[in-house]
Amino acid sequence: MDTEKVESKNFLEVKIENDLANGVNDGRVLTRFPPEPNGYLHIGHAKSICVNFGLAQKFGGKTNLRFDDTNPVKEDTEYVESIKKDIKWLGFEWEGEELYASDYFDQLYAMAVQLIEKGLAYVDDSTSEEIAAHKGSPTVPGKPTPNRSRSIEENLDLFARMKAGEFPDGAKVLRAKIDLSSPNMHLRDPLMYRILRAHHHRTGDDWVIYPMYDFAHGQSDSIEGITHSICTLEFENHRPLYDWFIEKLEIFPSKQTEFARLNLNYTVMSKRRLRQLVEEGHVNGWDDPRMPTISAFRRRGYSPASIRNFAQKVGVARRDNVIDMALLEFSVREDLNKVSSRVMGVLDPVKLVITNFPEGKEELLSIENNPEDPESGSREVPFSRELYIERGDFMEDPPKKFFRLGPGKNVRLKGAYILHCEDFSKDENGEISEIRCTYYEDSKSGSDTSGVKAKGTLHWVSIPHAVKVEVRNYDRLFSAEFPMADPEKDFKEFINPNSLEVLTEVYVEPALQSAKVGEHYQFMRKGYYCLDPDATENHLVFNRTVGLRDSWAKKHGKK
RNA sequence: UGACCCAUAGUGUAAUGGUAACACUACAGUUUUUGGUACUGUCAUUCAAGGUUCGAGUCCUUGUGGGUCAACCA
Repeated sequence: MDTEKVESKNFLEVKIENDLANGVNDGRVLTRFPPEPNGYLHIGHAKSICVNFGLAQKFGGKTNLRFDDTNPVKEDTEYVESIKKDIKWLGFEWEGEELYASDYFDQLYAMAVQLIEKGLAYVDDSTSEEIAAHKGSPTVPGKPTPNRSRSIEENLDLFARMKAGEFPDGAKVLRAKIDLSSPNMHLRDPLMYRILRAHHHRTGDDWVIYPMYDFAHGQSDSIEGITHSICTLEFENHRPLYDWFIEKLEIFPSKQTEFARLNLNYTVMSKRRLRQLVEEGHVNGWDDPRMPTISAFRRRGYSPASIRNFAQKVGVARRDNVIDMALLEFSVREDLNKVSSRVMGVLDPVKLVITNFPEGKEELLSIENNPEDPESGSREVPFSRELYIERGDFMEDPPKKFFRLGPGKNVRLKGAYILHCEDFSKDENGEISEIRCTYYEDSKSGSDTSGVKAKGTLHWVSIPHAVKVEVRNYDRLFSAEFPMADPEKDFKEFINPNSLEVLTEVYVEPALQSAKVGEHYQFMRKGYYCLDPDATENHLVFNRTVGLRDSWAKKHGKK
């Protein structure tokens, strides 16, 4: 064939390819993923991880993991550990040991001194209000504070004394001397260091001054020899400053390139708001399966591959975007469909008796584990006279195209026999309490000689063999597509009150007794489920990862 | 009223200046011992107006709309 499929490249790949072609950095590619350890990673970070590690993989490079820990008041080792775990779980390996911006505090300090010596930085005693006032606004140029003209000697002395702890928190800052009338606010003498007495998760109380993001990030990149420093669009206006420090310091020229961050509908993505949901108890922790964090997706049963595929499908560009949750759900179904064992579990049970099946008789039926994977083999499922089926699979007075059970109707039990519904009884509340059927003995799955037709197939569980478990069905956390859209309202007003449905009366086939955390199952006709870490041997708990597509329910407006 | 960035189906991402493609969603069908999966079909002339060109989604100009920036956060 003369038409080969050309894999389309995103702008970052094109850029790196050009760099490689032009011999930039001698063909070396080193990216980095630089989280601040102040919270758990979310699906947006997952995209960034896939982009950074993926780019390096594609071009024979490496990726550093560097914690951007320059603000001790927010950071903690708890987050460091969770972040490392999440990256590994996603299937990526960083180069060598993890790195920390705090490892460079000495070098950063020396760089600041260099800039002071060059007359490019000064100590300012102004309060933060005064500094803000002197900065002007985007349309009004700033004015110098009185300290801007201090001598190099005085600045050197003052900065050393800042470091030595001679001044109280907030009393002085070190600022770069750039351009107070720049149209780019970030160039109006940005802060480089502030005085902060807080315990740092790694350097303890060694320092009382800490570098700001802008003075730490680019130089950290440079120190590590990062070739492509890829970040999100909101840092775009920082780039001239990133370049300015590198140029004035005459250090390795890492280059920053920005891409659009991921947004998802029906959720919120900022760490601040996620933290609020956790701290105010709207969810049960950072890994509550309704959260958009990586740890939550893991607990909910998403596979690493499904998230990597999702990141791939989402693409990389420079325009703001909101990805449809449906794409994430598609990605996980697509992957789980291939790898999940099919099992039977009845979520809303109703008793069914096969009146012509001998009492006390038990039959073991062989049922394939996964029709999508012939290698997966089969398992034996016990069958008997009394079964549970799904309450919703029976209707007293079914509509025309209801392919399930109703008085006088035939239906196939998955992997078993065809039943004929004889009658049923109700309890005092008018609820169906028992369905009575007969079975066609010669209709056994795989050796059906009955000639009987059945339109539908139901899942079932043998009552004497059933294992009673708890099931947690999750729905989207927010009922509004854009919880942040209305500036008049708090996003928490849009929390979906029905985002968690706990079912305690669920019966599953005995094979599930040996289910393990991290395994994926498809509860046939229902959805993908996985064992929750809360489970104990005597009390199994299953999380719904995602439901199956259900064109019947969709068409009939049911839930 | 400043600087920078962005604008292609409902959503997202493509398209050396040469017939607008792919995926998701939605809808309609085929297959099916999961109303699942798989498969088929349907759905945009690229924000607007000018300009350059034989030819513009792509280049230029001007608008319009949106985003980011005035934290001792990252």
